[in-house]
Amino acid sequence: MELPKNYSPQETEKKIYKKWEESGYFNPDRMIQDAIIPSDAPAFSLVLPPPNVTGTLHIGHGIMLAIEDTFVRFYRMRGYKALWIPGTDHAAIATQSKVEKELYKKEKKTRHDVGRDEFIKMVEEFAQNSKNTILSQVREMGSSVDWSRQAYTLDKQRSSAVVVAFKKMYEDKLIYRGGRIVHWDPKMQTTISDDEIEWVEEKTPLYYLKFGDFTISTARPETKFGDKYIVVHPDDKRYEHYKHKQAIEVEWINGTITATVIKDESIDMEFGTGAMTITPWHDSTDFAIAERHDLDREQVIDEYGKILPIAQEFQGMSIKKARPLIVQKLKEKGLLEKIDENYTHRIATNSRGGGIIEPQIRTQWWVDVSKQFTLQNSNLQGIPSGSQTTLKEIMKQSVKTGQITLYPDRFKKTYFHWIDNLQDWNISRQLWYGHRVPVWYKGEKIAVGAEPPEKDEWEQDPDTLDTWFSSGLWTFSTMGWNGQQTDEMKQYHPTTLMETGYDILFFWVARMILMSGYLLGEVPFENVYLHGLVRDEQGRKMSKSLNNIIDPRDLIKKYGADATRMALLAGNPAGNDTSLSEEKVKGYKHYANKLWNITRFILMQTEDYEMSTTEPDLTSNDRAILQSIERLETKIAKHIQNYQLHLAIEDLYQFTWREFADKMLEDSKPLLQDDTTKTSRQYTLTNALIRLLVLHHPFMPFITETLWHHIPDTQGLLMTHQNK
RNA sequence: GGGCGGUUAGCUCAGCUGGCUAGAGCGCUUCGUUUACACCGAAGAGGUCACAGGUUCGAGUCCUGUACCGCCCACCA
Repeated sequence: MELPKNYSPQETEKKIYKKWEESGYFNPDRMIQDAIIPSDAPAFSLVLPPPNVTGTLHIGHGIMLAIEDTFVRFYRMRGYKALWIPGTDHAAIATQSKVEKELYKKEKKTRHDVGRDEFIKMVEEFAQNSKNTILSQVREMGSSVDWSRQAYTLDKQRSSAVVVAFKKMYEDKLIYRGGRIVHWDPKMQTTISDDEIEWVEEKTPLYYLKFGDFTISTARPETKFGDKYIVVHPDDKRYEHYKHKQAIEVEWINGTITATVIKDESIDMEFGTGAMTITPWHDSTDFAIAERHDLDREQVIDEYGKILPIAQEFQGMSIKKARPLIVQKLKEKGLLEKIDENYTHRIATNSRGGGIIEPQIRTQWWVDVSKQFTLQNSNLQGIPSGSQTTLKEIMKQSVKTGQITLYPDRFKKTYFHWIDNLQDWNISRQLWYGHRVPVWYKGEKIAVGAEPPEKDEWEQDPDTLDTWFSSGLWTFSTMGWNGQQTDEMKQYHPTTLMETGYDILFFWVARMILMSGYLLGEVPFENVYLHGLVRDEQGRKMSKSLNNIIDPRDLIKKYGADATRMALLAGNPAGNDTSLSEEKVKGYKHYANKLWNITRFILMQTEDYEMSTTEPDLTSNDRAILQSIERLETKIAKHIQNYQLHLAIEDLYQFTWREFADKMLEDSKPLLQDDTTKTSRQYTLTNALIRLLVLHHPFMPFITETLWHHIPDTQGLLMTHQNK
């Protein structure tokens, strides 16, 4: 079969993928069945970070798939039972908000207009479409995932794992229900967790208000109606004539009130006048002060962001509308002392939907990360079975003891810092799409489980769970966990590798460590490879507004999946952001073509050569070539095992093009004309080529597999070719 | 306010535990219609490795400090 002059990926990639998939060898069990690897082969396992079903994959997913597939293919060819489990994430808030937006755009309706059941149907339909797109994109990238094990965070199996996990935590009193200050998004009508907040800075006037003998400042005058505590530092000389909890009469916005002086050490004496009033219902700092001194809390703003009757004539107004009017009134009453126009205020927004967060006190479900409990069966170092520990401690020890290694190592510091500051995890959401909180109420009675204790009169909690609750179980819920260890888990858990973006180290990686440590007494994975952001050629983030988003599908169409993968991996060590340009991808398409023509040349030069099982007498030059290949193999393997794919690519590229093609092949031309050197060289080139294809396969699976089948001396799939 | 990165050729970036006469890709210059490839080959230009000190026989590589740039965390009203 004659090779065409140039490689065209478009024609071959789909066919090749189909061949792989139909072979069944993405599933390591089949490799064992067919005796390609022994049944006691060591495991190399990882689970795909499930992409959100919010649309299509972007280039960031591209890098994830490229890295993971490279590792899986490398280990599959090295005799491991390599398992890569695919799946998708329902991404509760993200998916729901996407569908809500569309619904409003198309029909000017909200989710309440269509109702819970109907709305969920719509979301599910949307999710299904996304899933289809995503899964075909995963194929296009060449990902050798085991499709027979595909999972979805909201499918039946995973949902039942969620209930089991919730129930156990509830019974251990690690999950509790409580009224605390939460991040409330009035737009989406739900709470979100600390980690979902995105802070934006905004220039807001800072108002200095007269509060009795004090001067206080605020950027949010609309919240001040209920303020009746004035807080100063206990050591502040200016206020030493006031006693803690002393009552004072103050003329305030809506008349004279009785206020109380509170002394608390959290006050910064340097800021303003060193005195502030507090609004515990709508500010977490203030809430903490109120908790410490057991103070009253009063709600001023409702769930929709409207002002409550406490504000008298302003009631029912939106914050935006009320603020200038309130400022006007303060001014008229002589309470406004001055305005600082150059103040920068930090505003909390919902990173998943953009709404401005209004802190509120609400009753929610929480995971207590600091509570002591007994860990029964533990394989965690530093936490023996039956000992008392906390979820925080589990998260900390798993990394500290080296049971989990992070690549790059420096993320350990951020990780520990995050744990040290960690507060209880708010896991309930007032969303409709997601795992419904498995709690049932009947009057004062409460029951936990997938089903109510009796058919009648029990009502389920209306809230759903934070999407990260279910993704925290991902490494073992994908292996059929339902409260018991499964055969799958025996073989593949803890997984060898978790590969994901550093931006979800806290969201996800930490939660998996928490869940696995708590529920299984073991780590979810042994190694964590964190990749960075993909930026454009100028190093800018990709965004819709900059119109610089690169769709992996476009790159694949134009340059092929192999070139796309290489461009994403080359020069990109773990933890670093990388910038991607079309030029870079094009460069690797040329490289693919080079590889193609290297093969073409060798095939043309060895048409009359029969590969013998025994090595012929080799010239010293030829022995040197094969030795250099051997050195290359050693280096590449070392780099991959050290999680340094970029170094592997660099060496591969340099050797293949600059050494092998430019020098060795050029030198071969006369040698192949000479009968004394011909056979030796033919053997050497064929042998070298086969080994080069093997080395390239994890990075460039399509082209290498294609070429493999053009070489007369090869058998079977390159994908499953056992290299040592 | 705390922490973490970065600053190396025009551009994008490698450079592990110190030995580099400092590398790659793209771009640039000159040459080449060689029957594997012009998605190519040959030759070449281009860097006081941010700055200032220090350790060392020897420093992009280690230490201290400075300046920018980026990111993360944090209850300064």
